[in-house]
Amino acid sequence: MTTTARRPTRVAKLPPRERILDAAEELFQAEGIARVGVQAIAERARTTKMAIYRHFETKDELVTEWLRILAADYQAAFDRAEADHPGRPREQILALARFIADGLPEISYRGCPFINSLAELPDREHPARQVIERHKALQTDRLLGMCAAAGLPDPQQTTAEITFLLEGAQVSHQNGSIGQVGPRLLRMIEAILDRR
Amino acid sequence: MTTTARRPTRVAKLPPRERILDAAEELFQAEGIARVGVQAIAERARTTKMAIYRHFETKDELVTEWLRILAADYQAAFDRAEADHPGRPREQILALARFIADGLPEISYRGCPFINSLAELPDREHPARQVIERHKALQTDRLLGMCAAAGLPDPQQTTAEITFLLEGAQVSHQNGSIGQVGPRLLRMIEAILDRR
DNA sequence: ACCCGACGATACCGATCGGTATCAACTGGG
DNA sequence: CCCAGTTGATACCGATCGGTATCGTCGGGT
Repeated sequence: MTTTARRPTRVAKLPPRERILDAAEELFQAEGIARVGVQAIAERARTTKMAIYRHFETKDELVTEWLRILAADYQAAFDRAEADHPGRPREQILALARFIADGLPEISYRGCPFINSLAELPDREHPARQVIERHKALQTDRLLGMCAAAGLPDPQQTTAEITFLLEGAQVSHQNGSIGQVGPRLLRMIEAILDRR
Repeated sequence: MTTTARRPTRVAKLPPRERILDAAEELFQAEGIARVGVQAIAERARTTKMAIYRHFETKDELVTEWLRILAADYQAAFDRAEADHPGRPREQILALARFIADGLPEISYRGCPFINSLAELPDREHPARQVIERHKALQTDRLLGMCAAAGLPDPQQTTAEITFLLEGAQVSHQNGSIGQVGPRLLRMIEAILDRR
């Protein structure tokens, strides 16, 4: 809710909070949560540690906010899939698969940030972990709705199958055990949508 | 600290190196690599930090050795699947899927150690990471051989599909987005083996 | 009985971590 | 123009980390 201070000094400089979240996003994705110190985030955000603690109570809260934003981005992909193909759940599901497949080159060998973050958050009461689990549960619900609307047989089982494939594709792409992950994933999803 | 004396080992105490590896296995699986200190491993192994450094040059080497042993365990599951169902590749693949499905309750909300460790090892040159990638590549090769031997159509694509499902099942079980993961996974694998 | 290597215990090192205190410089709104 | 609030810079704290040094003890071969 901070105002849009749109008067940069020389170069377009975002407000500190945005720069911090951007820097955190890049570093957490590239190196993981635990390996990235608050000092390193401050330097990449061209600010100081103190500025970070003015906007976030703890590092854990910064992590949580990062994942909240990331989850919102993924939910936005769901929204877009529904908006782009209204009333055509098969196209919606395929658009989601394409969203994942297209994102593979970007995450490259570092994999899905949600999966990675879960590995670093063994505490089930950790707020960041709850953000991830809530997001995944919501994603399952929406996918289930699409499968049911598409008239696919056994929507629960089909939802599980699509979810496994999407998650597994990202993992296999990360560890390099499978080549051509994107095209292969799309072929599998299409095959699921074609059987009825 | 709940030390949970789960096994008093009334019989002769194992040699220090075994106790260290056992302790490391439990702690790394439960809390991840970075969050577990060498001191904590020593305490659970009922020894000292010095003893650990007498058997392992660094903590990274201990991590690597743990993953080497774990990878060997998984390869042993492949061996067992082949030995138990000689000349019947479909049964072999199904046995592997059962092996993964049966392991789900044990890993529970902490997920697959390979996937988790990969998240904590962003350095591609890290020896532990190379152990994982080599293991996954080998696993893909053996699965590909089974698919080809089973006469499944497009063995490469089928291998990718089975791999995605196995990995994705573990991830989804970890984040709790899908229920009844084990039975669902087995149904999917059976469906793949039945289509020809 | 001897001895040598392995083991246990403890204290310590430098580095780094998350988080805080303090104060100067700047900036925009009244 | 002026002041209040935000920001930047630096120094610091206690805790914990991976790793080392030291020394006393123990046990099993020969």
